[in-house]
Amino acid sequence: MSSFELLSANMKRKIWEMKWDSLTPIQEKTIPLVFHTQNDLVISSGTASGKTEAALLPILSMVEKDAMHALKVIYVSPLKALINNQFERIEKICEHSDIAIHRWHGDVSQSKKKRFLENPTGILQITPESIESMFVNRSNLLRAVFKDVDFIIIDEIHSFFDNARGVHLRSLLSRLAKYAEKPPRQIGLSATVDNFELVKSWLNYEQPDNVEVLNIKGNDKNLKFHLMHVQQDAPMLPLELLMDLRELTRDRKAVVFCNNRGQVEEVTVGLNRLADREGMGETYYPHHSSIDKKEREYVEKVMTESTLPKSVIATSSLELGIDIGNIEIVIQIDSTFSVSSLKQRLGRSGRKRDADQLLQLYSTSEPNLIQSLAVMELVIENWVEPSTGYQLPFDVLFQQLISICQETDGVRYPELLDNIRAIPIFHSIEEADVQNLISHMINEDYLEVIKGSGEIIVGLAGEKLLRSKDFYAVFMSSQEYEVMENHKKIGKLDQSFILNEGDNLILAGKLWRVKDIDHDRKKVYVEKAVNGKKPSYSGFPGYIHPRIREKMMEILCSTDSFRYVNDSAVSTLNDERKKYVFNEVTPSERIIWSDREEMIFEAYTGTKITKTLVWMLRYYGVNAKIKDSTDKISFPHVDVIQKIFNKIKNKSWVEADLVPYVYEQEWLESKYSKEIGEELAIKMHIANEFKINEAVNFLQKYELRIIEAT
DNA sequence: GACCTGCTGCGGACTG
Repeated sequence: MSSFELLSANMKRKIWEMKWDSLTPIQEKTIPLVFHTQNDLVISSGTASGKTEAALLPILSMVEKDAMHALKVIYVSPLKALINNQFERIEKICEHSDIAIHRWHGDVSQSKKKRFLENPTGILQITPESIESMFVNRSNLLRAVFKDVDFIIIDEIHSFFDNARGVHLRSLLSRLAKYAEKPPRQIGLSATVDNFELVKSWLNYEQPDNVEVLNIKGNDKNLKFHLMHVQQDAPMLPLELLMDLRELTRDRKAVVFCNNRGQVEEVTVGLNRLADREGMGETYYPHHSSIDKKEREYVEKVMTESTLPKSVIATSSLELGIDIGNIEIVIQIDSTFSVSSLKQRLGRSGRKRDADQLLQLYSTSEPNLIQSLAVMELVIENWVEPSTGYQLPFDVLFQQLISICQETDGVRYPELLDNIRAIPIFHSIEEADVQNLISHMINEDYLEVIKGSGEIIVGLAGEKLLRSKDFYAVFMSSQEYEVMENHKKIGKLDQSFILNEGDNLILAGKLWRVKDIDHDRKKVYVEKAVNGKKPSYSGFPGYIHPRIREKMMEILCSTDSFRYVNDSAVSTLNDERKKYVFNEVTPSERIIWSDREEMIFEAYTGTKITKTLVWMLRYYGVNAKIKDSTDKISFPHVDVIQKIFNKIKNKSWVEADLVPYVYEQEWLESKYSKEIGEELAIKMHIANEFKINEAVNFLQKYELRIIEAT
């Protein structure tokens, strides 16, 4: 029987009505697996390949009869905007089958939530944080709601693999499965995945072999790409770059990705000025997390509905699958920090059938040119950073312990331990450390032991966390000032971006003058202005994978040319290569550039290995620090540096050796890292930040060479 | 020298 024939009459009818010529390859493959196996699935394929329908058509065919009376499917999404996007799509599919679809996230009204709880049926679309809120606030209803769930669909599942939020979701789904009469089958929808082992055990730790990963790479789209280097010598972006951007986007719908929010503002205003000179109306729209939600939704709507060549300038806020219509070209200003990010952004274009994928890269500095080339070459090689998971998640466990004590309304110590043991995502945490954490939490009043019964409940300090709306998410968020024009919200500014009355700034692509600042309420009142400077926001610098830095060194040591770059890129690359060519450096070497005062070690490896090398050097008394954006290590001139690196290479390190050499601001920080106690915080740092074996391997693999300045 | 994600319940005023 064909995949189509397997579907229910209602689903077939819907497919006819939608006038599909055929099912997509991923749908052909998925449908029989849903019907004929009991496997969990990860469906991985490109944008617009019909993944959502691949999962939903067979699932709804199977559950449609029972879905009138009970909740059968949970759809988990990392974004509220995706829930809203998908709601309409799913509603369409369900048109003939009367399956109810319920949205549950922070913007959904209490009355709708109540109505769902009174009659939980059909499909529930929800975020991880809202599942948490059900455990905290509706614990008496959990069985009634979840008992008949057969399927859990996790959209954009790759966004959960390597972070605390993913651990949080896993923990919630394990807790939820307890309330279902039989364990629900899980279906993940994903962009390209690597590291199948991790993916399988992430989805089903007890039976990873029960997970099938469908990875359809088949992208028959033709990718056309070009890199333009324009050296930036001033704080402002070069006019030449803006004019080229204007040229490229005059007749096309584009997404322009920037690496920070301030640059989004600068580029939007710059491009609108150029368009204005040509007598065009508003053509460029900014999109990032510090622009008010209403404004962002408006931009998404304009991009989806407009047939005119309008463009959106964005940060990674538009990296996941929020609908912005058919994009003809993707533009990236300065290199992304990962290959997977560039791939993901690339996937935003060419949704139209038979359309090519177009990509324009710009670089504005020498190191960025090299990194842009390295990342692009790795895309061409079809390499992507493998998932690594989130190690020793004591911070999430801390939050989940409070949540479990709330859910159970008091639980005896052995049962609490059983509860934790039943959550596989915490398997890497030793029993003794679970006990350490619970004792610590009791000592600090996050938990409390009731005299007599011995039951553990949420303590006073825990109540304080639990009763704040900040409890539900496990990731950190920064304090920002709200920017208002009278009563209208414009967006937000970072606390560290200090302004005074009368100062001018750009926000949401418009120019403002500060009228008044209310520090108590954290509000900035503004009025329209004719000029302004771009805002800056503070954030953690992230990690770069070793392979990208290795590729950069390979490019610097080679004489290969790249056919997709402009003349300025060629000459800049040649200049950058000179000192390596002159010294006949090979990619199997790493250079320590030396003058009388200072040495600069170009490790050209990943961020975590570089940091570990810094801590190792400090152990031997070398006052090392990371110098700049290329992860170079600098330290005062040391005559015997080769000997020290030999010692590092040959020492049998234990983790405790390095702990005293981690400076205050270098410790891993997460939402609850301050609350879990010093001992566990150090363990978390060690597990996530120390790369001792990798650093030693690095020193064994590469030959270090000192080159004296001439 | 990054980026992004999420969010309750309750009391009180007001509207139809």
